[in-house]
Amino acid sequence: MQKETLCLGLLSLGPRSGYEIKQMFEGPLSDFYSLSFGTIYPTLNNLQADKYVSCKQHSQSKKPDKKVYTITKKGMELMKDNLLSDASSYIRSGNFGDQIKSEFFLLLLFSKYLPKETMDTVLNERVLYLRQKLEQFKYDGPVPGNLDAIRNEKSVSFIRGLASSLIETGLNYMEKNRHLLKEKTK
Amino acid sequence: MQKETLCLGLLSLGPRSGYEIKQMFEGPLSDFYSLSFGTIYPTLNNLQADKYVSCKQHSQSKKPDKKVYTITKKGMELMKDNLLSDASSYIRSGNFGDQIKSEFFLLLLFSKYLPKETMDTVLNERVLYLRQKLEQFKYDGPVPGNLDAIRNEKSVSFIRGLASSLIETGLNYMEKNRHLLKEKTK
DNA sequence: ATTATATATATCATTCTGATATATATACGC
DNA sequence: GCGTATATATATCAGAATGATATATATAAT
Repeated sequence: MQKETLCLGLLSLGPRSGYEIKQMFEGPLSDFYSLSFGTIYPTLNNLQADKYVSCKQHSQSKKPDKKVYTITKKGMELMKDNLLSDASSYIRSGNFGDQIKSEFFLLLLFSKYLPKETMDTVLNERVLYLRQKLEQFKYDGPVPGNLDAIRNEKSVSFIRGLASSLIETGLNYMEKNRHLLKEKTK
Repeated sequence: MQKETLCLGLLSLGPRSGYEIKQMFEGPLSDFYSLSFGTIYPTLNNLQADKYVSCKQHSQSKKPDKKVYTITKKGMELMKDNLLSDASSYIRSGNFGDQIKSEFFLLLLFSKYLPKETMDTVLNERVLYLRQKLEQFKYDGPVPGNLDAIRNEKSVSFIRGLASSLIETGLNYMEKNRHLLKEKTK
């Protein structure tokens, strides 16, 4: 999916600044996709130049102006069109996997070259991290206003449920099977 | 993890050409990490220049020579050193998540802007794809000589078991809960 | 008092991907 | 037997994206 479509999609949930869009990518969304500042800011500028979003500057003495972007009608149309062609090409491509870079799995793969205490720490920390993630996905209390809109999306409850079951499965598997990694060759 | 360490790690399983390393990234490894030709070939050239790998050219009349790289002692040492410092900085960094770009989850997130038949196809194809992946991870028969070494790694049986349980969980969840996505707003 | 973190945008070198170029063998349908 | 597609094999490079840095200040923590 193009960065433009993605930014428009997030802005369709409500007006936001570039900084706030980045915050969305650092929240629960980070587990599925992310964009950096170096991508977000230029994209917003381009979208504004082409009238897909409008921008209101909120002066904040001495801090840089906060630029709050609102999606326009033209922007909504572009987003929907792009989304449809993205879905079509996703289907046509036949590539339904996700693009993943997992340092954890590489360390696992080469664990025989690592001291077993090191690998033990890696696993422990991963477990701790996953427990934390699980809590986040299950947490149903209030969230910062910023992230509220995305939280209330219908599809998000489906996604949160899916993520929770996956993490639970991963944790159970690791607790039951991590002893397998200890049988080292030499 | 640096591309150099990763290539050395794969070469530690046995001598291989750049093309064959790429094949490993297209097999089951693709679900955890991948590198493109544009990264693999220059990396191998650099590793060779610095004597971390040696290279034997196998002439194949009219096809480009097949360059088979073998990791040297110096290369093994560098790999182990790098692996250790990678593990340490992985632990220190506190970032235990994987880097993921999932077109599928983005389409889910914005599914309310898509016709429900389109989203239905997306889900069906994803299910088909995951069933196929599951079979691959569970498959215990012979594999091409190329991929045999990685298959026989101790850690790989742990990883395959983990991947299989995760996919099964995902499939079950999707089958039980996909109706939730059909309740569309408007 | 000092350090760290949060807000806020912008830019850019370095890195990586995805596509393309080159060249041939083999398999497949018709 | 003929065209098409796929597999083998390396190399290069334009374009895209990241991660770091610059700038500036307020606030919270130690």
